[in-house]
Amino acid sequence: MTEAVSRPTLEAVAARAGVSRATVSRVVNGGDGVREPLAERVRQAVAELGYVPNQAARSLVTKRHDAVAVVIAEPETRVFADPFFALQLRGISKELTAHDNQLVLLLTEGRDDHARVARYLSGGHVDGALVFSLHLDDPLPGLIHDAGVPTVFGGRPGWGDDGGATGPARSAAKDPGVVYVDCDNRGGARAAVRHLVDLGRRRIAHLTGVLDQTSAVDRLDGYRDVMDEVPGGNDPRLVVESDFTPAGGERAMRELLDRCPDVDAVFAANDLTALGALRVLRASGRRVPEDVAVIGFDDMLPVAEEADPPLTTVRQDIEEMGRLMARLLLHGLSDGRDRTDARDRLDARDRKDGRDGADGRDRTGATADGPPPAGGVILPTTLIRRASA
Amino acid sequence: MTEAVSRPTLEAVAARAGVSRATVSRVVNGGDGVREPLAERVRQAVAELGYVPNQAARSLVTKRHDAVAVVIAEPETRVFADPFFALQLRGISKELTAHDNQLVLLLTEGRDDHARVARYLSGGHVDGALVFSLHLDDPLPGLIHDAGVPTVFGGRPGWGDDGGATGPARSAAKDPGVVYVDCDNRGGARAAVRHLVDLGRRRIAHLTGVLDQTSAVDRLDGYRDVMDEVPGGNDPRLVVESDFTPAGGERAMRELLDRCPDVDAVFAANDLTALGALRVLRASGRRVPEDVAVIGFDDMLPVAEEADPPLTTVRQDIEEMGRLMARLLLHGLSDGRDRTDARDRLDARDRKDGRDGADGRDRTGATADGPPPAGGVILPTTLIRRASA
DNA sequence: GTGAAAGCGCTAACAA
DNA sequence: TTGTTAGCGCTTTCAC
Repeated sequence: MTEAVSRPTLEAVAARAGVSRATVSRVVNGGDGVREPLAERVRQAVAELGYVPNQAARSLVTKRHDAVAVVIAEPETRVFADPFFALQLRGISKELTAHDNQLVLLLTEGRDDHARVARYLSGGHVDGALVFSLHLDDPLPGLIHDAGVPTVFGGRPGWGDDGGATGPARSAAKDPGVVYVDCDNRGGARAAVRHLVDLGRRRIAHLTGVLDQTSAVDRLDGYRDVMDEVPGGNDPRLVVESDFTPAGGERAMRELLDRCPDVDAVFAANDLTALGALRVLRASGRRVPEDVAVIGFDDMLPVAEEADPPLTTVRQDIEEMGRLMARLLLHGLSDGRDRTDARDRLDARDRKDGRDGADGRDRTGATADGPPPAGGVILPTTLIRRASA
Repeated sequence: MTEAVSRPTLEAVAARAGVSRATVSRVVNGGDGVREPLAERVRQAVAELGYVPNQAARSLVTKRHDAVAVVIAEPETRVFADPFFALQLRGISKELTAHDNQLVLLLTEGRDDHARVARYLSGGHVDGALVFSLHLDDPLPGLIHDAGVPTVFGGRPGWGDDGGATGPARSAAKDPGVVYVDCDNRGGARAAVRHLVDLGRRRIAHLTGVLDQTSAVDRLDGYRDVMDEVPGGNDPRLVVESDFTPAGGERAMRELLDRCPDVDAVFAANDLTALGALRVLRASGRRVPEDVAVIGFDDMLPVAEEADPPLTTVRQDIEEMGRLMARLLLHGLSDGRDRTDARDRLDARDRKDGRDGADGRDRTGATADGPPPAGGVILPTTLIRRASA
């Protein structure tokens, strides 16, 4: 039972290099203001001793942690039924790693965890937070926003979007202090529906997602944007509420066929819903895409590719969303200000990747008036054409 | 631009409660040995000031971090094409949270990251590591094992299993210092194949996974266990190597039909592979399960449920695997020893969940002789019967 | 440019 | 039982 070898300290390195602790510290942290021969000796000593700075000691004085929390609120199992968060995490991780930041993962299991998360975030353990919340009435984003931690949201938060009977009386669209990254749900939906129109379809239905999620609302809005211009397009019977699941898609599709047997195209809120619709259509003897064209959303692999027929769908660059979230947060942090959010630096973000397309200013039109808020960054979507439409 | 309000320190709480810092510290850390009236006053002060301990300062002296790293080596995209890690993470997170530990997520992108991860782990930033490695020749597990951090592996590490021309000359089966959690791949495979036998099938084929992963090897071994007892069962043509993907499943299935047109059952290494097989079978005019029965592995939703026909498959409790990994690590940690692994406490682990079934001692039989190593915990699998077999 | 010294906020002996 | 005291390993003025 030998004692675990304690790792070398600054002191040890200093002794070895024959300099003071301060000098070693300088070299370790960039080496400005240390003459070359000395610096080299220090680097030698560091290498020989295998010195690694003690992060705790460093944080204690700098008050920085080089760590970012990723909060994933998980009100439902669906969250983990698709690779969405995994991809997002990957993007975040890459960006964080590139900036020598650690990723602290906070998964919540219902409301009991909210207090825990809020406490952790305001406890000053991390420099910032990346938060995913799915539901309009989720109190977590509000709690976090109030915790005074620099935060970037994944997906447009929906606080009080529609008058918000349940949520805080605050709207993302009206609170410029909120920074978020989302994909162009509305634009993607528009592209999908336009494609169906171009295909000559006229009785185009929409199976919605869970409408307490902004992504579902935005996709519905995009559908309406196009349908409003199609003669007879705003037939309310063509919109059936569903829930992002295959079973829900089946249910909705059955109801749709009941209401509108003449439907000739379906835009489903996501690929899973489309899958259910596909099955009901087949069972009803309809051919896809000949009789009814179908388009999904997400390009969730392998679902979309392996569907029968393979699904035409709207792809979003999920990994890039994650990467961008991290980038925005880090930029806000290195800004050195004491603002509680990262939006100050929004305009200085890397534009070289050309991600902020013409649709970058899209918002749910319902309540938005005046110039759009500057807090959101919207990534473009792409229509992936396969066999179903 | 007001300064960010600095959070209250122990000192402040002590002053407010009219006691010494030490007393506050005691109360905050469990409160043993502090008389009730005093303790109450301290708790008051803590609440009023909203005091949260500074983790950095605490770690600096205790050398503990209450943080665990989760390392996910990601040699291929497949990793994120299924909810496997997400579920695992959920289990880990729950257990860690229950013990007030933080989860630091380390995602690796190929070998360049190995050094980074190893450095981080030996840098003493976390108390332990939970590591997922998929490939037999992955050097990462070895590096981490050598880093001197208490570690539990997710999935049986395969170091040098088969003589290991590439990997370190070390075998998990021979190194009792290695702790891992896996599902009963071999037993699950046996159950699947036995089920097919019970169904009266005799020409039972196996489409393997990527054979440099222990899970694939173990499933193949399980298949062989049963087939060795079936007359004519060890026809090598019945085993086709595949790669855990739908496309690979298609390829393998086509080759299988070429080799053995009389096949009447297929055990696929996972659900995705089964999906591909299903498609080829259908295209070839065979009915499932009437002509050819099909069984998958993983019970990956929605793939298995939404397959046509819905897939009979072997389910593993992925979340429980994660939970158990964390539990083992934490137990090893609280052991207070300075051993570099967690296996010392293996025998003291919670047995109340009754997870260590009769198959808990299963190993790849190839090189294993003598008593099985004590380092692994194997969770049971369940055969989920649906329509395909 | 380099070193000496003063803490960051906390825990853990040790005294009282 | 409670308080006093000495650091944990590092960064950062401030002299030199």
